[in-house]
Amino acid sequence: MTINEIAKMAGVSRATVSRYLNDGYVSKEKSERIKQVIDETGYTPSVSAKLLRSHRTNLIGVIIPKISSDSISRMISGISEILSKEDMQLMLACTQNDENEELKYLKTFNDNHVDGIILLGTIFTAAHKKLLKEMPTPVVILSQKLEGYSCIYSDDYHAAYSLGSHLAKTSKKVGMLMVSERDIAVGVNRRNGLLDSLKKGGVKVDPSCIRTTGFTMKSGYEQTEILLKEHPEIDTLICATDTIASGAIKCLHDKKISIPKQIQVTGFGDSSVSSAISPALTTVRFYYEEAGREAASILLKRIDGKEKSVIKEMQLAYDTVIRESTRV
Amino acid sequence: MTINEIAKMAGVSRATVSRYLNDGYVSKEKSERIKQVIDETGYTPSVSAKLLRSHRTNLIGVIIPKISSDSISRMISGISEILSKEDMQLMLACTQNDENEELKYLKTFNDNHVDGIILLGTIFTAAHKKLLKEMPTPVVILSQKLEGYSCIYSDDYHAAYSLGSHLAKTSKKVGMLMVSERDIAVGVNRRNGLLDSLKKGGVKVDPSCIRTTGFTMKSGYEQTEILLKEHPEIDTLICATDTIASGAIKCLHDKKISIPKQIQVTGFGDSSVSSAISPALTTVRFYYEEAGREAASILLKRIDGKEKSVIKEMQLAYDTVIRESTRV
DNA sequence: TGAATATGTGAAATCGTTCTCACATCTTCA
DNA sequence: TGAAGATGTGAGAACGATTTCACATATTCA
Repeated sequence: MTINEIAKMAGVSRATVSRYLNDGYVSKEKSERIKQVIDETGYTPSVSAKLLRSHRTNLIGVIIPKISSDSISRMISGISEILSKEDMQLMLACTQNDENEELKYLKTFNDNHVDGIILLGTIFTAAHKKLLKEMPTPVVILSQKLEGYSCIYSDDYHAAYSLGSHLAKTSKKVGMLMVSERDIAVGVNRRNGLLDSLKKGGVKVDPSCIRTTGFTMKSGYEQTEILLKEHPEIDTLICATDTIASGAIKCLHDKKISIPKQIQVTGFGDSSVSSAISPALTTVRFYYEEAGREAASILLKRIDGKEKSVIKEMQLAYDTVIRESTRV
Repeated sequence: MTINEIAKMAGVSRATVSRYLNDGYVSKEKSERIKQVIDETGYTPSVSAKLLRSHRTNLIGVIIPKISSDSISRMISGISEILSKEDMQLMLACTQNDENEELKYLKTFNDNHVDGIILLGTIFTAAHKKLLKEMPTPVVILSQKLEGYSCIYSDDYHAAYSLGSHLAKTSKKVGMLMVSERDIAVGVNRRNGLLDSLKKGGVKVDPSCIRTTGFTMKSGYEQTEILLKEHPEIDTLICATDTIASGAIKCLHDKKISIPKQIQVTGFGDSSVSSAISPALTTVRFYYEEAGREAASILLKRIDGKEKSVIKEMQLAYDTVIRESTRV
């Protein structure tokens, strides 16, 4: 079924059918004839043909590093809350933390003319910046800061600073399970916030007590083992994410080390696991849904062309959530 | 930049450029001229124009009920393992457990000519069946059984049966936190497998000890509270998923009920949370990655047209994983 | 009444590819 | 040598919509 056949059956030109489908600038009489034919035939316009001319899809591409992350899923729920109101659909692409996949999907989304892209990026390489610059599709960056782009990110430095200040009061020897410094938000900002606040609070952190882990429970478990072997006197273990912390806690359980009495443990993110484990994890809550909503709103504005050149940057609030895994 | 301009610049017809880009049936001399022009201009063919003619996208649509589920993320990792080998890309659509969203995305994927769809469905309504029948795009159903379609699903009945047989030995009074029976795999098959095996093992389950929960921790927590209020003598709590079980365990912790001494608890799925919590959860492991790989392989075969009409059904294996949350 | 404006319509161009077909040239082999 | 096959090429017709333009016809207003 094509628009031509519909036109023929309704006894009008295909332009009229097109108008009927779009702006509705059609007389009542023909309008009804067309409606009837469409109802009878179950015709739906070809998306690809439409795309070739008009380049509007009502689709938003969202690129995420991994599925199955609490923080990501919350950002996405914020995004879709806004977008579904505007009758736009979400296409997710998961890169499994692979930078090349990220580039590929960026390109795919652009080629397929999604109306906009939200990039939940992690690491930005030169290739990223080049591609982003070349792409006509509007992009909003979520959870990282990138110069020259609209981006929404949490204030990792101050969140970490605040947590560190709290912990400084009750810590003598601090161990840290951080992530790669290529990840600016999580790897650098959280680390710096912690180190600065601990220093201010009079706690010195031995560089060999800071270990780099992956974003997994397993990695948290393993690095905790190594850390404790080298520094058994540690009484505070600060983890870069809740997932890492839950691995650490599991390890401490297995070693019969009491939490928080012997070692207190903290995470970041207030993911669902943080309240599911025992002891419940002291952590930092970021306003992920809000971040998602903001990102989507900004993107929509740029798509509408209202704020094409305006680059908006936004830092989101945080709360420190004190639970059972810390002293005091 | 269009193929016409490239053709003009290279002094050939656009058909030749098209051949250069596709089958390569071009003389060496012209081939080089074209290559040079393309390199200079950075030309990339328009995906939408290509689509209008050829209807091949190298895209596979995957519809999931929610992001941030361990089982789903493992299936997806299985899927993408197979697809990335074939240079196909994955588009995810998340329905947030909304049937209408599921229909919408099914339609969107079909309209945008993805090469195939993997539907991680939950509930099939008449509207689903109608739409699926109308769509030309090949679909494989994952994790549920649907008559007339290729589907891969885990053997929930026997998995539950096996778990139930194990628990029957050490249980007197069983409570169950199940999910809606509209979800055949999780809501019906698991429940039946459990009830049949318990009966066989001589354990009668009072219908009022079976409660219906949502798929969340919160729901697990709340229903556990209600269940214990009504039936404090329960000594075994079987949950339909690990997530529900982790909510239940949290509740038991709060009530200072010892696990597994007073009440033993089990889940389904062997998600990462099941080993993160304490006590570590006895659960059933399904081969989710394998399921994903199978689904992708079958889909690819159907896309290649090799097995267009062949409907394949497949049940996947399971293991019972005994951990600390059960007696024995 | 006649000009200006609003309203509706269809023919034809356009979007940027792929694909079919006809045709040319070059090998190969009996 | 001449027919059959391989190899390479371009013209032009799809693919199925939107959009521009020109042209009716109906309405409004001085």
